[in-house]
Amino acid sequence: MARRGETIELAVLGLLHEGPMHGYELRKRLNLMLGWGRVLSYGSLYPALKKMLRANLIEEATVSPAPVSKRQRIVYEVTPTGHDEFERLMSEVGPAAWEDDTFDIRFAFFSSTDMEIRLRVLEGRRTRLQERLERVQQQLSMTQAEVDRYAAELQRHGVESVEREVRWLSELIDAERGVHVRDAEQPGPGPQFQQTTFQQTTTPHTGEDVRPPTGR
Amino acid sequence: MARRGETIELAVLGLLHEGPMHGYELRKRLNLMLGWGRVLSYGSLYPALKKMLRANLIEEATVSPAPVSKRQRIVYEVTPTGHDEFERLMSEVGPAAWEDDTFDIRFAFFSSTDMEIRLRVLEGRRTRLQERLERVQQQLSMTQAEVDRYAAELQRHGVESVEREVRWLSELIDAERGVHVRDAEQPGPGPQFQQTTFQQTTTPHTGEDVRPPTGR
DNA sequence: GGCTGCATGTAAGTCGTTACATGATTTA
DNA sequence: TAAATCATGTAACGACTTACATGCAGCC
Repeated sequence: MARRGETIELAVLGLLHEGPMHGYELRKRLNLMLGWGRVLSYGSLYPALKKMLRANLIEEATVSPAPVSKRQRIVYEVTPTGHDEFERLMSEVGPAAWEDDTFDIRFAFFSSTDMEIRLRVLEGRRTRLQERLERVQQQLSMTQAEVDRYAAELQRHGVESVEREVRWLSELIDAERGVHVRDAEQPGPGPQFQQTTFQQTTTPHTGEDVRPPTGR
Repeated sequence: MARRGETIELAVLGLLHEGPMHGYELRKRLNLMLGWGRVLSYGSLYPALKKMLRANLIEEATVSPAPVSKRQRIVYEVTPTGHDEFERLMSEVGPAAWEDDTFDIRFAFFSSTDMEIRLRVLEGRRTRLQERLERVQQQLSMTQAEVDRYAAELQRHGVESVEREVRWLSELIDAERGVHVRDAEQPGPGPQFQQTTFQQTTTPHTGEDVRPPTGR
């Protein structure tokens, strides 16, 4: 299970959990979230929406507040079936490549799941990264001969980045567990991940989020 | 120019600059270099090799040392045309997505090019990343309403990663320029990038390099 | 003698992008 | 009223993966 096409599906279902939306809007939001330059094309989004409609994962929203919606637009919302599928995709353990590709998306929609799933996703990713680090370091210790300067620097930088990512994941995992404990014991304003060093220049902001590069 | 298919081409040409190789070996090396989990399939490698052969970018090596090579293998080497193509691809300014995807490959083969190209690649990437950072920060300052906790953390982490990448690139650029100066003025052992903090457990190693995740 | 790994290749199918096509609506 | 942008969609094409097919060589 968990083929490639399901990435869009996961993203769409995740976004629709925030409220009904039409295709054009989904694309905009998705490009901001998963973006950093990459663009989801209409050519893949609209067919995906139709497919999800047929599969009864989403349905046309029964829009009460706007009787005369000016533009031609089709607003979708998640069905109960769609919600189940969302939870399945969020917790799905699939090919490593797929899990890599979807980590950011899953993470962005963590609020729509429960802690069990969150921990599974976080720990899964950490394990995978650690395994790769070990494999790389084994390779390093096995090989000899002179190293190309640039190749070595690239690889050094790569290892460092992954190690940093592992530490980040560990902090998140601790925070998750921390929530668990504190929720019962403390009345405080919930867990902070770490000091939010970079909470930006001006105003707080809405869901116009943007996604990081992660492990490229 | 600079379509997707050319990524393999670039990688193959780069590797063959280190010496003649056959397909199976290329695949192994490539998977280690570009890998961190991703695998280049035979289904794309072998056809690519044939295509490159037809385009006269590579040719079957005139193997002198092994008269009775035991196994069936086709060893390739770069032609002069191939070398030109390699230089073209190394310095090509294409779609941002393509440049992102190939940055690591280009970097890994920096030794086979000259400083002009190296600087162009490094500065090009730095510029692109900086532009994206600015765009993201503009978005942040434009939007209001409450942020989802996880989406915000993801985005914070993303920005931090990209900023780190930019700093890394800046160091590399300085080092490149440093080479330039020092080459003439100092007899020293060439430029160090930074302290090679992580130069590994045991032995130095050969080209069995591995590629970092970069910007995902 | 059989299993594992080396070595090359092809065919089918999937997935997604690019480009095209269409039309309404707001803004300058 | 012209341009930009909202909004949805389809058709053609390209690229890569998966699975299949084949055979030799070295090791136990």
